Amino acid sequence: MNTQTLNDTAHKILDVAEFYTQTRGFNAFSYKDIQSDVGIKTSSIHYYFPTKQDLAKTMAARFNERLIEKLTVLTEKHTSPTNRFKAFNKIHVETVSQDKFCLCGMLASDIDGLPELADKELAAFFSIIENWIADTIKDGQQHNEFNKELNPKLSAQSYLATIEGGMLIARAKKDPKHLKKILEETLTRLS
Amino acid sequence: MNTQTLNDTAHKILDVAEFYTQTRGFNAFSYKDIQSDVGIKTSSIHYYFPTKQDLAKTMAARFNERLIEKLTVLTEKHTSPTNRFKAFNKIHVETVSQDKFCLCGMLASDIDGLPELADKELAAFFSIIENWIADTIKDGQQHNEFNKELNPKLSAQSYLATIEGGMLIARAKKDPKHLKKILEETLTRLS
DNA sequence: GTCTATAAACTGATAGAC
DNA sequence: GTCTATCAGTTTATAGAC
Repeated sequence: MNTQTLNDTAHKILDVAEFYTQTRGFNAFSYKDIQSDVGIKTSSIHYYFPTKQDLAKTMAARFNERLIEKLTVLTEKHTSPTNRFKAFNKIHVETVSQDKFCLCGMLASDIDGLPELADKELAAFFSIIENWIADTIKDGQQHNEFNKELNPKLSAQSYLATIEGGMLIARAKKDPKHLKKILEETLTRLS
Repeated sequence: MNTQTLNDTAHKILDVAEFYTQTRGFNAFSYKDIQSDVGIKTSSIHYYFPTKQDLAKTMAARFNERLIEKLTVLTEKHTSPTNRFKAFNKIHVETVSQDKFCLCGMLASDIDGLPELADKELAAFFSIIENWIADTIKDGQQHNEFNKELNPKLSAQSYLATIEGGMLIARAKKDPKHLKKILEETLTRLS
């Protein structure tokens, strides 16, 4: 799926749907909620996304496309893997500061109502981010920034779990610094 | 709140509500879903829980009561803090094996629709479990099972985040062993 | 592409009989 | 306590005019 061919209105709909999914959850908003914010009627939204499942699928696909872009920028911008992770952590703390949870984390919690989505975009999300973390750990090991005895893949899976759970808890506590502290500790544990 | 005065029917309703919350999410089931499973009409469910908010509050309260019981049993049963954590981890892997997510983790993701609940039972849940983990770490440090340089509170917060995120991801991947591996690694990191 | 109109099903919730 | 009947509002979704 490629979302770059979508027009402005479709992107606007996805923006609003994304916001509601990250703040409330996918099952806690309706086409009517989108209607008010985008300025078109629910029937027009159905023109772009016939079913809510279609909306979810496209939303997750766009999220993954943008995730890949962001991670690539991060890798290119920061030579030091440690600094790369610091920037990476900062993004997640900022998400919580906006009372948001990870989009795919939220979709994962609603997985039972999204059977089609679960097998594709959600799995892709976890792969993309796990691989990036693992590659960054490997890079850090080669640059003597991280402990060479660490298993990059397992450490990456653990890191991702800590981020997702940390976001969930910090958001529930309304305390972004809670996540910040946890991720700082996670990072020091790599060296 | 004390849920021990509730009768069998009320507990049966809570059982079903709990199941749906852990598998689908709180916003993804209705009184009608409960009706079929418990064998009483939706209007009768309203007799016990006038609003769905009441249901959520009582459900979370009962969950916390039972959590405290379980953690107490775990502490009494296993002298070794390491074995205590192993049993603790096992409970969470079993939850994922049943395609379930943590009840409070799920409620935390639906937090925006549950304002009343958020400030009380959810905060209580995180406190109970964080404190138990921290106490178990301290105990392990005194028994020379864990690294004495660890900050018990911060390590406990990180541990809990890893559990919650690990459950979320493992459930999405439909792979309970994914959580098992992560939690085994988390445990070895304490020593 | 966007609208109005409309449908059928579902939602949480209440009133009142038994 | 549990039922039937009913409510008003919402939900996803479609048909057809402009």
